[in-house]
Amino acid sequence: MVSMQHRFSAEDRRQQILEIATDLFANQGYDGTTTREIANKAGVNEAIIFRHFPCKDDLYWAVIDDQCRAAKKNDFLKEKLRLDQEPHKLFSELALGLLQRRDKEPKLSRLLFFTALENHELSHRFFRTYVAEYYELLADYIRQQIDRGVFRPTDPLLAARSFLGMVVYHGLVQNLFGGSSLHPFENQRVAETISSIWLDGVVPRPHAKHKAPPIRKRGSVARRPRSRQVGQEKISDVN
Amino acid sequence: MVSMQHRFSAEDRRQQILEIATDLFANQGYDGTTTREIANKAGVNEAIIFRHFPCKDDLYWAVIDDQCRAAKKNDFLKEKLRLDQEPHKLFSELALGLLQRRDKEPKLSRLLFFTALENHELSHRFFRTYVAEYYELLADYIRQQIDRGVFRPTDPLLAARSFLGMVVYHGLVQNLFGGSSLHPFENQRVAETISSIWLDGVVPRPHAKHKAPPIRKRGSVARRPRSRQVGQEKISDVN
DNA sequence: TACCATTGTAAGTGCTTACTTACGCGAATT
DNA sequence: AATTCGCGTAAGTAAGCACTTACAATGGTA
Repeated sequence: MVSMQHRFSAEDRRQQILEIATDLFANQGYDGTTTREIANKAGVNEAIIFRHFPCKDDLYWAVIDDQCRAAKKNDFLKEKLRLDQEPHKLFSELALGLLQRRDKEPKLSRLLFFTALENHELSHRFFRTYVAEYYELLADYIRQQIDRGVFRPTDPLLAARSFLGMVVYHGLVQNLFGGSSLHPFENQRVAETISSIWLDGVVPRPHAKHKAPPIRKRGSVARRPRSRQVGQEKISDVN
Repeated sequence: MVSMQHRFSAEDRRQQILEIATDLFANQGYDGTTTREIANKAGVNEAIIFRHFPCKDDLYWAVIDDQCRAAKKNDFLKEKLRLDQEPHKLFSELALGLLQRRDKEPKLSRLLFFTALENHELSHRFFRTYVAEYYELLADYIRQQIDRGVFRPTDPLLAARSFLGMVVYHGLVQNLFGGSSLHPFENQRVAETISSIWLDGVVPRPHAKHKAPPIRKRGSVARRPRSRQVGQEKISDVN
């Protein structure tokens, strides 16, 4: 042999392979990534991979499992969904948290989509065990708020899905379709705009939020900015 | 030769290959689909594929091009986005149209996602040339409504994206993650719920939409159903 | 120092991939 | 009836794939 500068311990090597594989799978999908590619990027022989993982499939699921575990660690939803919290603040923070996570860990969402597309049956299981909880909790919160009269009667599941849809879709467009390079948004602003639309809609209300100014007929020139006004800007490209 | 029951004309064969390839690419992605698989399903020799399409890449882009062309045919957005139309009706129909299209042609959305995930640079182009128009039009409509005072001041682009996000995400969950089998929704109901949330939010208003009942303080037991009430139902599974 | 479990490599294995070459056959034109 | 044009096939090719085997280098321990 020529030279072997550093020998990794088994678990260090395993971890390194896992991280490199995560990166590649997230960027190219399962079918688009070869074991040789992983080995090369790790700077080892291909055989090493199969020493640590019985086959490519097992490596893939190890990656997914690892990502899920990591994502579940910073699960901020449970403690935030409190009925005594002001809704606008709550949902802004919720949206912001989701957007920030997506920015920090774009791998997870890409992996999720790849899995969903490439592997039918397992994606359903994945979705059920991983995303299910979010819906349950959010829909439950909404149902309670409807019962209290704070939210108006509507389907809690569809309402929850709507909110998540706005947030997730935005992140999707920004990260997946390259919208972020064309039209960078501040997460904070996006979070606030989205949650204010979800809570109050786009049609103006005849009274302000907490103080009650004179009522006007809907459709009149109600130009007064509500809670937070964000400028209307030209769209140069779409994103 | 054994038997040659039917010979296709060149264009018929090309079309057949294109359709079969569309199906397979949509279900398994580019990397997950082999040319032999396509040939087998078409009942011809693999060489035939390369007679009609120079290489696999070209076949793939022919598929995408074909789908885009087909989707653009039933482009119902332009004539619908009229300022004189009642917003709730307009957006309900818009959402319904999108949901129905997704049900009828689940291939397109799967193809879109696969392309976006597997092929970075081309997905951006695809998104820009295909989805761009929608945003432009919708955001422009929203901007006009804001100027007229019918919508409240907010970022038109984010508002447009929010609306599309709710609709697209719902379809995504239903079709991609298997939500539809667990929790089937009527498109009509979904479309109306979504557009009513987008227009009016989830927080109740102190007055009804067109008639003006007595004003109540927000947060009181305003249980009267708004425009359309949809029942609140238990979530058995998540979707 | 001698041992030996462990981490590494080189060089394969058989199989599948996208794509090609050489040729057969059917039907419309002449 | 002969020719010709073009749709079709059989049987490849070289490269790439996941995965294996045989063996060498390493470093802690006796």
